[in-house]
Amino acid sequence: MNETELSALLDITASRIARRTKAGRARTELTPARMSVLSVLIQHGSKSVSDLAGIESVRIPTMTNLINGLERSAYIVRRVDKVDKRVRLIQITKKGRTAWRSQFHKRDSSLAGVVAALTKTERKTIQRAAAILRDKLIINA
Amino acid sequence: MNETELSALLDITASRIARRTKAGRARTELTPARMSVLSVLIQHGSKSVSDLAGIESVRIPTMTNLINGLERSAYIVRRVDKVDKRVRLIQITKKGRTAWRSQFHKRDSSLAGVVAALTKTERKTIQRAAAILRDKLIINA
DNA sequence: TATTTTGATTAGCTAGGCTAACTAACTAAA
DNA sequence: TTTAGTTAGTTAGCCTAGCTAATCAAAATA
Repeated sequence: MNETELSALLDITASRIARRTKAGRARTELTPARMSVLSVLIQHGSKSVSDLAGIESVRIPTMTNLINGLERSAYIVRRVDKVDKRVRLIQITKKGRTAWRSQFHKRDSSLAGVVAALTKTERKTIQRAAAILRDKLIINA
Repeated sequence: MNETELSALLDITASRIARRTKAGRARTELTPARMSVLSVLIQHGSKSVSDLAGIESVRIPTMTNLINGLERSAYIVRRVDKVDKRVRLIQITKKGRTAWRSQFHKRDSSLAGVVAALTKTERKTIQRAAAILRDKLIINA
């Protein structure tokens, strides 16, 4: 299997996973896009909108949109940067941390069934693969 | 890392991949959802709309929608089942096969860059993981 | 000071999910 | 054989989450 075929396989597999988890998710829960933003804020602290957009590989208006959603739920706050008043520093709230943790530990993902059915070896392989990709995808952002 | 944490990691990683490939995709190309449907048709032959929805883990109206798009491009045809006239059998066309193959081998995925930068070992891990997941995700549909 | 550049937002597009409500076709029972 | 209920698929309308283009406000620069 060459590089492009692997890319295509990854792409298809990834979108199947995304579809699966979307199907099993209740209406009010944190979506993966929003979870991902909160992860970054937890890991790196306050960030500007454009920094977040860069890290998450989306355009700035898309990030504004995600931020709006998170703000509506009071999971983040916008603060105007003291030095450069154009910049909005996005900060996660207590409520945001709690929501993130709770979602992270939710048992009801429809993936959980698939994961549970894996052998130890399979699980290890997948965990390694996911870790590698997560890092590469962020670093190359 | 327990099962739920692995599920969450997988979910986040998958949606990052999906985001990446969406960003890099030209407007006219086959989208991942449509690619995935064509894959199933190539692998399993004609299928009803509800079978496809089951395999792809989406609701029936969603599949109707995807099928409509593929039909507009003449990548599939709908045939009425001889035995049960409620059933539409979805069949891939020559044009559909060609389009799928061409898309599958396209070089311009923004994932290709990430994949190219992987070591041999990393690539092997990821390939194995993707293959495992692709199978489990289809079988458990 | 006037102009350009930059960070963020707003408006409006698309894809691809969903539910609710419907039609058409089949099945079973009165 | 008609009637009631079920099943396959479609349509309509909503939502999230991407995108680009246009705008606004602040900062940097000529």
